[in-house]
Amino acid sequence: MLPRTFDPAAVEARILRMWEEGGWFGASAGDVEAGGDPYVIVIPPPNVTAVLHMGHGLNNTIQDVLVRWRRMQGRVALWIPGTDHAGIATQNVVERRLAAEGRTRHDLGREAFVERVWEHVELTGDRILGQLKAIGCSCDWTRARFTLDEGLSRAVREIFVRLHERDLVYRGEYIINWCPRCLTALSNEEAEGSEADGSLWHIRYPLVAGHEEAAAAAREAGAAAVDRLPDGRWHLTVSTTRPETMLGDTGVAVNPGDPRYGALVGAAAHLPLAGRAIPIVADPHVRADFGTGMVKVTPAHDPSDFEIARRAGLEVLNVMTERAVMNDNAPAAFRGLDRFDARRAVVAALEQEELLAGRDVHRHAVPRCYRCDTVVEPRLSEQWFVRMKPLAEPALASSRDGAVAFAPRRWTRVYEQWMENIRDWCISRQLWWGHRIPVWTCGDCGREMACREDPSACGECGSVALEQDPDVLDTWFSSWLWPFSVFGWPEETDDLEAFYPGHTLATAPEILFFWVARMIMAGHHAMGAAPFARVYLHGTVRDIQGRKMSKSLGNGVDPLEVVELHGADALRWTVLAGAGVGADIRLDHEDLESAFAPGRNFVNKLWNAGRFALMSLGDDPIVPLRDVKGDLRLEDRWILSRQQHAVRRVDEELEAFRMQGVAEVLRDFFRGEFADWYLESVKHRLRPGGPGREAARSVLAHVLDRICRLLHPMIPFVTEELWGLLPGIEGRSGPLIVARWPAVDPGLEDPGAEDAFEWLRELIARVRGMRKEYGVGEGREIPLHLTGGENGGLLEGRGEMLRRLARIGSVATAPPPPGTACAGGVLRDGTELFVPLEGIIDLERERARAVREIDRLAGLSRGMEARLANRNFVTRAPAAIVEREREKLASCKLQLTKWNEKLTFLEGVGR
RNA sequence: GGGCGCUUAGCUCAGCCGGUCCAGAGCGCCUGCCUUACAAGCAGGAGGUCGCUGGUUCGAAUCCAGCAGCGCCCACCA
Repeated sequence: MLPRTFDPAAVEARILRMWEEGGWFGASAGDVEAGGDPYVIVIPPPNVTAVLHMGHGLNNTIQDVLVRWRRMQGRVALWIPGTDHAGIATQNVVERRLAAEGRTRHDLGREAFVERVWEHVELTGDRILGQLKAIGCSCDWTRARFTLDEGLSRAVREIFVRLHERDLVYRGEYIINWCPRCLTALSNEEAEGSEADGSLWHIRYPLVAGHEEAAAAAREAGAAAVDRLPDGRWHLTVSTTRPETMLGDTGVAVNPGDPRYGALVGAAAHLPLAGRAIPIVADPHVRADFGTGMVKVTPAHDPSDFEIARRAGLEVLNVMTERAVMNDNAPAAFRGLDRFDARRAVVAALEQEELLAGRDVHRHAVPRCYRCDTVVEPRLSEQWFVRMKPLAEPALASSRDGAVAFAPRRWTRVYEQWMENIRDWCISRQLWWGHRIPVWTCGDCGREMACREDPSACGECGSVALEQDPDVLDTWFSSWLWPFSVFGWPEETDDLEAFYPGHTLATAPEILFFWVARMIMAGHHAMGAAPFARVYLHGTVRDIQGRKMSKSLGNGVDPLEVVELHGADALRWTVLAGAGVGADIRLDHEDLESAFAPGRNFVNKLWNAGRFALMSLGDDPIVPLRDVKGDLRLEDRWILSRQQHAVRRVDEELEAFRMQGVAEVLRDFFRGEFADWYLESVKHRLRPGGPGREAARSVLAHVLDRICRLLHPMIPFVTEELWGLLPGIEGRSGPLIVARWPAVDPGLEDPGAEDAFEWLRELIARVRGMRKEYGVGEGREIPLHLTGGENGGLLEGRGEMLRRLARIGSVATAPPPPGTACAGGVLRDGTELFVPLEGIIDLERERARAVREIDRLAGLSRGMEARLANRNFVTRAPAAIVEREREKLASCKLQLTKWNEKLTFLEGVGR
């Protein structure tokens, strides 16, 4: 006997083992060579930083649904699992651990530190894969990869060297985004925009003596920013949001076409606090119409200033250390100050010297490190870059010509705009954890070489004094190769041949630029084709306050916790049913019990319906459906026909990634139609010796089989368990996971049966409503009279069903004797119901109800009459709609008449 | 400064290429039921001016414009 309540823990582990041992998850190149049609998904490899949360739960459930669906359709479905070494993020985590021990990575040294990180990632890596398995992910576990695996590292080297050979990778000194806490360069994408209320300070720079005439001329020409202070000296006013950078100013710039300042170009200003003289130059980048039209130039600490300096030949003076502390290039008073302290000190000093012309509040962008949220400091340094423009072209084309399509569609433009405005990618990181840059420099001749294999001697001079670049590569520099590196690239493997390009990528929009876009570029460059055809960017899992789930906020939910509480199926169903296309999903992390109740309830219902069916089907052989066609009753034909709708809809919804839609269709079909109505209508037939038992058993087995198949991608465990126990499955040759996906069987579609059964449903619902309204307990059977309509005949022989579902004792097709007090109603087809309720009926309430009903119907028909009286409506609206309106009006009027009669009658009773 | 998304029942969300969904689901709530599949259930029910304003139309939750609130992305304007 199966337990009454579904116990996930008891079956999930067993089923999981069965799937894995059966090898049902895997696929090989041979399957494709043998003519199979591949379907490939590569997992967005989770960071090994920490274990997974619900966001991953959603992401991977979606992928699993797609893979299971395709697998059942007969495709050679392959889902590659794996993890990402997540350079900066993982290094940070391990460094934090060390800090707790009072140590830094430098105390350990590079080798020991990296060793330590490996220990960490091996632990979390395994736990992550364990989490994925626990929620039922049908990945090919034998193919699990890690971005720092030997093979993948070879791919990284290969692509680096190749790009280097083609001059698509270069090294240069530029202003990059620098995290003064992580002490590394960041890419543009890793510097996240944030906004802050800051100040815009206006600072006076005294003019170097000898340019008074030019200053006067500028003043004459309308330069408000040039003026003469009481001390007799001329000053320029410049503005900045970061006063501390003025210590590194090496010039002041104006627009060459600005008539106000023409005379001043070539002059010089005194840099306050530093005591240096800096030249005034002209540069087209300066906008005459912004601020004073005069800009201080800090080449070492601002990207555009760097460009100006380069064009104007200004000096570059770095005044900060890598930790963003003022260095020895800054005046003594500021040395050793953190940049923010320095800012305050500079402002105070300027105030002291009366050189502060003013301050405005100013809201401006403050980029922050995407890993530690520290304010990024633009910093001049030598880094490696990838030239992106040439790589972007084919990637852009592939979205424009539809080879890669995004869902929801709106992401297409976001993607394309990023591609159009692509900037070079800074790929070197001053970290220890990651792929070390494969470039060596000869200590003797200085030659620099990018190598696929570690070189033993200099190719130029033969020296063995080679030193490898100490930096590592951006973590995304390995993940952008993922779709083909997992198949053994750069070797020409059978797997690549069979499984590249893949098909669907499901991921979060946050990494559209970081990863998705770059994978498409790498795919084109290395393989000549985009790695997938469709990109589904699903929503983010948030907590009830709308915050993204994260470790630092402590609002993350460990999928394993949910699995333990309600089971993997419940987890999956809950997130899928809550996931509109691309819409975020909110879950209460503090109340998992109710947050996942929808899934738990539904799965349990399925379990119980299955249990009941198994009991009812018993051990006797089941007659195949085709052999009982002649014996099918109305409810049989109805449910079989409804099943075809469900199959059709599920395919449509899955095709469009509408997981919520799939869930809705299946909930309506399984719960709303199969469990609530079909099972209830056939219960009496299923009893031993029940009427039409064989046909009912056939239909029951058939429909439940299809329900299991349709639900399997979403709810794999319970369906597998039930299906395995289900008798009468034709052609069963393995577990459900590889059973054939249902197809629509047009021969089972039966609109007539659907209409007829709908009528019965309406009738029963109406009677139930009346019972409730008049407080007639279910212990008491009531007689039913009905007249009119054409469906009365359907009640023939349905006594048992009516008794069960609505506690109707007898049915007469004639009205009750005149003068009988009745509850009543009219069905949509005009059938009138009467339930004589002598002694029970509340006349007052029934009268009130009649009045209400008359009001409602009168209002309705007035509206319809008005519409039909409208010439525009009658002439312009489609004929079918007008016709329908006429019919509705007629039936409305008819009902109105009846209710009026009834009211008259009721008023006669007992008055 | 640009661009995008969202605003529908107490909560989380469907519906939105205009007219059968006189506005739907799940969770919660109310009422009645331990009806031998299921109380993680069954039956019935309450609850919504579909953000605001205006427009287009015979007809708008559904299309357009403006406004408000929320969220996200992009941006070197000092």
